[in-house]
Amino acid sequence: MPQNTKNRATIEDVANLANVSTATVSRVINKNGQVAKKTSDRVLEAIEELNYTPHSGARQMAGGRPNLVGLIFPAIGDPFMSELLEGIETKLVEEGYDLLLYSSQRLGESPRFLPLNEHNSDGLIVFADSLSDAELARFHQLEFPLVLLHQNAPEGLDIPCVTVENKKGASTAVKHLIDHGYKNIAFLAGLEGHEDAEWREIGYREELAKHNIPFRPELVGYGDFSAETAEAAVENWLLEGINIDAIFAADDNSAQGAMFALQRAGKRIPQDVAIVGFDDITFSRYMSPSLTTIRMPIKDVGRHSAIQLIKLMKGEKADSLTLLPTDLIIRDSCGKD
Amino acid sequence: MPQNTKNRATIEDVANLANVSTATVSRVINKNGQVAKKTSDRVLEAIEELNYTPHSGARQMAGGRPNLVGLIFPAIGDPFMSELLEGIETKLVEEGYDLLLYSSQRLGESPRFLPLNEHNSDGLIVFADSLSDAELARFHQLEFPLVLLHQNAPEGLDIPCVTVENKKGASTAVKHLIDHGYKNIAFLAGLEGHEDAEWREIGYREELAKHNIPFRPELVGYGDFSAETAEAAVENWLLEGINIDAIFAADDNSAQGAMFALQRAGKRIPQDVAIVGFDDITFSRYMSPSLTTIRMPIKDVGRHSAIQLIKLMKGEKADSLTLLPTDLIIRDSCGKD
DNA sequence: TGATAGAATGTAAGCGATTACATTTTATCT
DNA sequence: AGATAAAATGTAATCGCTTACATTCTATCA
Repeated sequence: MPQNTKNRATIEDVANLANVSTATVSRVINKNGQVAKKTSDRVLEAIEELNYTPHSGARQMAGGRPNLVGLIFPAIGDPFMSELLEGIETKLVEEGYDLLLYSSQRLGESPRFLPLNEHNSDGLIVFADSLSDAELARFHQLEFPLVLLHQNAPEGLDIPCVTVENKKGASTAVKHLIDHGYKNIAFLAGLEGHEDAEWREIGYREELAKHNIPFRPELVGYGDFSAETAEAAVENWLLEGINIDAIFAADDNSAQGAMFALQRAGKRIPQDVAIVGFDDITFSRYMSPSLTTIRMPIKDVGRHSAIQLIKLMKGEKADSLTLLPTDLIIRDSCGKD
Repeated sequence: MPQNTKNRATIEDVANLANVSTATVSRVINKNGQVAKKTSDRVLEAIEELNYTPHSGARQMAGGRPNLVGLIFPAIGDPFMSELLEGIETKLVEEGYDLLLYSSQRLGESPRFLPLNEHNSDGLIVFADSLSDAELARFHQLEFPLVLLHQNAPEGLDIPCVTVENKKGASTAVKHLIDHGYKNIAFLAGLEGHEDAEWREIGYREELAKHNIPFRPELVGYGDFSAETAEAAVENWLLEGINIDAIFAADDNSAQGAMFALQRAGKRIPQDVAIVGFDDITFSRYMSPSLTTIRMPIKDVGRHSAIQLIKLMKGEKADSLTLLPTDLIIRDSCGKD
């Protein structure tokens, strides 16, 4: 039997049971307007009794804003998703918003309507590449509050973006290696076309250039931010006998994969090959040797995206780019300081 | 300015522009009823032109089911959240449902109304401990489709539950250690009160008993499923000079922390202390030594929870308990086979 | 060509809340 | 006690959509 069509108490049922009008019930629910304590108690009791919960759809229609923001993210098992969430949610809750998440595993596949949109949320935070440009354009045209995470706005759309100093972080990492005397520095690039990865590559190349070290394309390995693909890339270098004395990985997962492949091939880290990663995931500290890496202030990224979105939702202007600083965390994998 | 109150096209705007009635527009949107191709095209055009998206709240009110299921989970950065999601979503999408997520970081703190409820979703999947018993009872009383993940239903509530064979997995792990001749087997219990952890502890104790090895409370260390707390627990054992030749960790994070502490103290793994974990997170393979552990079919857990929920949503009866099998993955940390 | 079935479209009643405005009750002051 | 302001409550319009039912086309057939 269709469960949902019956038995659900409405505001009217509550009103009847409590012997008041629906308006009064609405007032006690929303704590606006004046209601006598006695009446209010009676209403609350009726709500309890009937197991009543307001119908959000109806509320929205009746004019109230949903007080809800949506976060749309790809299904990539980002190890920092939960920190990001924490940053976003903390700020949002402070301001009285709820947060709903939609993971767009198979974007584009089913061109249905998004379950999170301008009607049921006050704003959207969109993680890198989880929405098509067309969709972004639609929202933008609607002047619907939107913030992009780890992704710059497509050409011509003025949508605020929050991310970390990818380029600078990469430069720092590479500089650190160069300062230690390494010259043959390979780069594990992560996912091709991913914005974070691209900026990190730019940082890598610029820093090389700054020190007059020629860029060698064969020293760049692509993958997908996973240990497996990095492992394969490193094995390939080893196989081809390419001379490498250091690796800068665009993410810690890849760094881990690289370590694994190197150690299996009998290379010592950092004596034979030094490694620096990017992200500082929880595990970096526990790798052996522990991984020198670039830490990103993920929680801050979350918080700032919420801050920008809130501005937008209040009708204020938001900063079109928020760049959060990264930190070099020196551990053992890069050779002692 | 309040962005959301204006400029949003309604079905009526579309109808006007396309020169048809709202009923017709509704028909083309929902692909039910008959509409002439020519008309339909005109409507689609108007939708495009106006950037129109239906108001989900209004749709629900007007009777259509939302075709949406909600997943409620705690903020714990479960390393397998993304796999779980994949399992759930894949199945759900097959059946034409959308999935919306709500992370209940600070449950109980703000006793507001859940943003996911019987009005805007057809069913809910609830991850361990993310809803209060009272809330569960409310849904249950409403006969609202509900499936619990990694958590048994509270006393008296008949809510289907999907989880893995925690006890059996733990037994297997411990048996493996015992079979290798280890006698002083410590247990890193993870979070006290967590159901998974509890079942794993029961498995540990039963297996000990089965081999006539007395259970020693001082060999159980509690933590919170994190490497840090496990590290501390192990350090404590070391400090107290407790004799341990193997550790069974209720999760891989803890196993990692344990390894770290042991190695820092100069112990060799597995020669001095063997370790077996639980979960088989991505990193287990990359630890050094690589971690022997119990693998859980996370994706299947997700898929089965979706399957059970779908039954419920169709008004069929669901299995009150689905127990998915675990696997022993033998690597290096437990001593060679 | 007129009748008729089926396709295409339209009309209008609800769905469950909120809220401006109207009304009644209560409290306060002279 | 009577007037009056403030508090408490009620009335009813409204939000955007779906859908049962009514109506109008269109094509086909005798």
